[in-house]
Amino acid sequence: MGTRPDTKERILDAAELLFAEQGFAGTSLRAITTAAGANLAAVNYHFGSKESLINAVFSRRLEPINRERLEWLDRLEAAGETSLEELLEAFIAPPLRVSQDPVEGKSLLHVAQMIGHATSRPDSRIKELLMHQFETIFERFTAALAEQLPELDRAELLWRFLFMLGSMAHTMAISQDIKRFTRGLCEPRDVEGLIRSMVPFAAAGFRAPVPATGGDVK
Amino acid sequence: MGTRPDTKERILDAAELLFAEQGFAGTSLRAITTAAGANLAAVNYHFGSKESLINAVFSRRLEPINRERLEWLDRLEAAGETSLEELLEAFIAPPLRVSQDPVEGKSLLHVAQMIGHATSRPDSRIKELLMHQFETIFERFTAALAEQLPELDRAELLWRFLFMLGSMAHTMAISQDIKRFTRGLCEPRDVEGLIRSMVPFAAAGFRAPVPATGGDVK
DNA sequence: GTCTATAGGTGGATAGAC
DNA sequence: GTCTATCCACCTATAGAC
Repeated sequence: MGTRPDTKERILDAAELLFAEQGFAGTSLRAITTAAGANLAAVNYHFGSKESLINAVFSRRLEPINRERLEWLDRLEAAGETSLEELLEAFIAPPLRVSQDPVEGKSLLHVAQMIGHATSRPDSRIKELLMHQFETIFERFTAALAEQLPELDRAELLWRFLFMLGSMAHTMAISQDIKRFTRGLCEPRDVEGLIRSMVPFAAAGFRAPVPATGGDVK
Repeated sequence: MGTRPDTKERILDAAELLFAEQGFAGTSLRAITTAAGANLAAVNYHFGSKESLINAVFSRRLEPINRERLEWLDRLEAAGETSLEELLEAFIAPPLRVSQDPVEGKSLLHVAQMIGHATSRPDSRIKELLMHQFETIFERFTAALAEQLPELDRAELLWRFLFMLGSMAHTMAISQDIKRFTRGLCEPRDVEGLIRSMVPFAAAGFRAPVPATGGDVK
């Protein structure tokens, strides 16, 4: 029988769930420590402040995923020949595959919702931390994509990367509601099927003809 | 010289801005009424509660946009012949064009951020209200898209619609940070350019070959 | 490390005068 | 319709015993 996680980890677990459900401002340290079966003062003992706790919750989940993305990209680049689809899968699949894991699965959903909370705030220092977590990923993958799509304007490539990011982020953030919203037709728990849908969609988008930049009018 | 908006409208304006910036839980009625130059008790007098105020803030902005989308779709369907690109523009352009308006522009950004806040919460009644606002839009546009793409599996079409929704929602929600994040290469204030990027991206995604549904493996 | 107790502040909502 | 004043629940953070 598994030993009970220590207080610090139980606090991280409870905080992750509650931040995802109710946002950062909407979640009190009392609610966290109560859910964790810990004492109210334990948060400030282990993490120092509420904001540091938020940082710790993010890092615990995002670091392994981004590490896997980079390792995958390294392997593709080391192999020499690659394809747009493979690059996109290296970016898209790691977080989605985590979401399939029966233990870690819900955790990633929570992170997606937390990202939703954080990115919705214009000022937040939390968003700064998040953008920093993604900086290396962003550089490496946009460079690799540019190599696959040499004729594509740099700004247009970045736009399309942002569109793909949005598709991913939004799909993960609302995954709980997708089945109901589509009357059962879309099953977000079928992660491999979702990857097989998202990668071709994004690849086709990246390969779309560059729009004319002239005047309006058809 | 324009007369000063009345208290009720000033409260709506201030609430919209603050909810967008700080979320619902993070925004106090005190902050709202102070920013609006109104009395604290005015919120409960005019709206009854904080939640009713949130509903009013959403409806004021979303109703005209969704009305315009439906009118545009009506015109396309009345004209008979149409294209995938035209359908997507009827869906994508109205909210983005509003964001260009010097007066209403910021308002829509705020709504996008509020939608980010609301969709990040699994339980919230606010999300229910939002999904209800979009129900008719969703039915009408997915039906029209299905007619344009008769060979496309229904579930696959819905997935792609969700991906497009995510691209839009995310782009609008983070539009403030896009210029900095892309080192000036992407300019979200160039709305017509953004539409000329997003519509072909989404159209190509919708037209992508249907992925094989068989086993894994390459 | 974990607890109790509490300080010091802010939250939503309302009563009642004008 | 707008104000002041106030209730009371809840918040973060800390002090200090064990």
